[in-house]
Amino acid sequence: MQQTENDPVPAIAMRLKIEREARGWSLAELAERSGVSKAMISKIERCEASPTATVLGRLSGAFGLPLSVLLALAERAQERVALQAEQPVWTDPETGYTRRAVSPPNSLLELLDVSLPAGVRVPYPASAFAFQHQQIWLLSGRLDFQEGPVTHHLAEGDCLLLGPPADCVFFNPGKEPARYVVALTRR
Amino acid sequence: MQQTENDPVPAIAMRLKIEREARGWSLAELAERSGVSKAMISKIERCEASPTATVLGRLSGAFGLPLSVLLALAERAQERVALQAEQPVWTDPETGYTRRAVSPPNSLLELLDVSLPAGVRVPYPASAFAFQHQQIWLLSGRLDFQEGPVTHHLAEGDCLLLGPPADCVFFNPGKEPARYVVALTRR
DNA sequence: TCATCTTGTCCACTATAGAAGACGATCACC
DNA sequence: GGTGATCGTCTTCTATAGTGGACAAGATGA
Repeated sequence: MQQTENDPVPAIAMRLKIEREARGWSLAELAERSGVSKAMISKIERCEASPTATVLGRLSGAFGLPLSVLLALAERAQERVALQAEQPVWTDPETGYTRRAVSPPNSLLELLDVSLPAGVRVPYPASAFAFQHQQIWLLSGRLDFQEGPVTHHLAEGDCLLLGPPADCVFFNPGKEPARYVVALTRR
Repeated sequence: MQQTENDPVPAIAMRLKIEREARGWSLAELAERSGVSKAMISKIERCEASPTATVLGRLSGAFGLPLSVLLALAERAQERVALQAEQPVWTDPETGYTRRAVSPPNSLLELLDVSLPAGVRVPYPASAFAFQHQQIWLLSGRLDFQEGPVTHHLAEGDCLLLGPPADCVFFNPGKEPARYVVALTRR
């Protein structure tokens, strides 16, 4: 019989829901755009049906993605370990600010490992985190976090829950790099 | 409704057949390995059914391929233009022999554009073209083609139909590079 | 508080995916 | 010229994919 029990249905279900919600579409809207009934989309997202190639083609078309890409994303979403070597890192060449996406792709909860060099200021506009729940946890060094009118002075180990969206600024007042975790989830 | 009429069924059908035949498997053998009935595989290959994600998962598993890769290959097989820049070229660093795969991926009929430097001999074992129908068409230069016991002397424009499998040798007796087309199809 | 809109799920019903086996073809070997 | 092999397709039947519409649960607003 089959060698690798490789059922793609849960991965597809998860990916489908992520793609739809990332676009802010309801079941009805995706049904409209794809030509697939919303009842069926609901079933697929709940792993109660195994979509045919035809239906998958319509859905990926609605997302503007080639089917193979949708499937590849689905497979990656199945990976539950994100090795450090594979985690995408972004570095600002001017300030030396680095940000590493720790969480496996497409997690509901995302963890960012940030390093902020001494004396550097990083602005963070309110628009960047609307509809998100966020916390900032300082692992080492010092961090002044300006949230709208108020400023929080964080020391090692402190954890801050962000309030309603406001223009923010990260600032490292110390002499050592500040290392902190940003944890965020959509709501 | 859907924007891009993007039906993956024909592409999947074509790719499935190619993967199966490339492994020399019959419908029954693939059915055995994948756990999908041979009747169903037959239908899928003839575009008479749209396989579910579950069935696609079993089939790709039998081939030892991730589903997304199988689909990506299927999508590429749909491309009907192979731009010269995308055609894979292989060059033998010792002799300067070059071979370019002209045809779009997975065509039933494959065209190779070969350039053989002056004085170079390239052996071609019988085992390399069993079950293939082949023709050799000399575009420019000269080519001596040794087919088992007999040798054909080809001049510009000549076209040779290969007989039953035999050990062969390509040889360019001229002073200019020989450029020829190898056209082959499975039988 | 009562409409009204939107959300996702549930309920018939129909179309078809998928399995198991029969069937006619082709080929190899006595 | 039989006689089994094996090939792919066709046939029958069942499970389920897929549709359209009803439904209950929030959300919004007058």
